Amino acid sequence: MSAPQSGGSPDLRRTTITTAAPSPFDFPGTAYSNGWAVLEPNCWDGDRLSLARTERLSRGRVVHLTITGAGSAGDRRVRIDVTHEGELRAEDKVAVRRSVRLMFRLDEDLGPFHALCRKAGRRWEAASLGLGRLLRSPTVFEDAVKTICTTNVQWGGTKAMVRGLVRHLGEPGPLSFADPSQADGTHPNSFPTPKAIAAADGRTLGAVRLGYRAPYIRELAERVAGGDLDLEEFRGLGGTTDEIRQALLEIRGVGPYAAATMLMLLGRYDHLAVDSVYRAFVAERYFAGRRPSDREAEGVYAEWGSWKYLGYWFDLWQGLDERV
DNA sequence: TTCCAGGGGTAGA
DNA sequence: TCTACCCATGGA
Repeated sequence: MSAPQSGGSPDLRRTTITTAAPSPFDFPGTAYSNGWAVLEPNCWDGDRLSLARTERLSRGRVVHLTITGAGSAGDRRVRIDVTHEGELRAEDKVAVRRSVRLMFRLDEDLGPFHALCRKAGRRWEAASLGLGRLLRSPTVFEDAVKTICTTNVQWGGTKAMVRGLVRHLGEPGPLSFADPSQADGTHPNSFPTPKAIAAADGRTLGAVRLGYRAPYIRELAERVAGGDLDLEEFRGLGGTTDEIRQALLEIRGVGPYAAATMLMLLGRYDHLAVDSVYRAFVAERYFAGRRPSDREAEGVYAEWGSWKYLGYWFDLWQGLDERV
């Protein structure tokens, strides 16, 4: 299905494609699960329960995606409205589906985690009904850069840094040419490629205000763009978690917290990302306000085994819900 | 002004 | 392996 869109460029078209979701699957709970939904180029619409982003496909084509859950109960499909210029070819549709399936982890088996949630009881019960697929990016590179942007900074600072990268170094997509009145809040740029960040001049990168993280992110981009580091190979099943963790720790700017976050984004949940939020949360909930050592703090979720990260994550969010 | 955030790198013990 | 100090930036 492909039809010219009213307004904007006469060559601007919209194509709707779908992809199957596993069961159980909670679309809004997955899209708005870990903050990634509000880091550009992602844009979460809480009223329409849709996630939009401008996406640069592997062949270099830039399109705009609006992703929603199924329209009717029992229909476990994810709908993707693709706004594009000219014809959307079969290989482009394949690339779009692949990106969306990666973002929503539609091929990840969370059965063992959901079983643990049911066993753990009320506080984790909601997670067993289709949560746990924490949103990620279509590329490991984007996730790595965003993770570095979460270190030693408040969340508002993370959003500002990522916004700067997208606006200064991303590629304009089809909405750049659309009528601004049709804009859905999405910035029309894609997330920058490794090559774009590696090639950025000092003035442009300085404008992003990455602070001391700038040389880390530039080095990472240079290594990936130059073929020295293949982050995508971390998605493969080869290698133990410890081997991948070690490789992640060799990236400048990635320490224990960032490595654990990256492992989570890669679908490995056996390490906890111990940060100020984690320390404060477990201190309040499990140590009567006393600040435990990191070793003590990490022991809280030992019984979750290889699902520690998700066990903690839903404990944290349940704790926040209880305060509201 | 001072502190510190969804920490990490480095030097020195 | 552990500790102290430094690293840009911006919000509180």
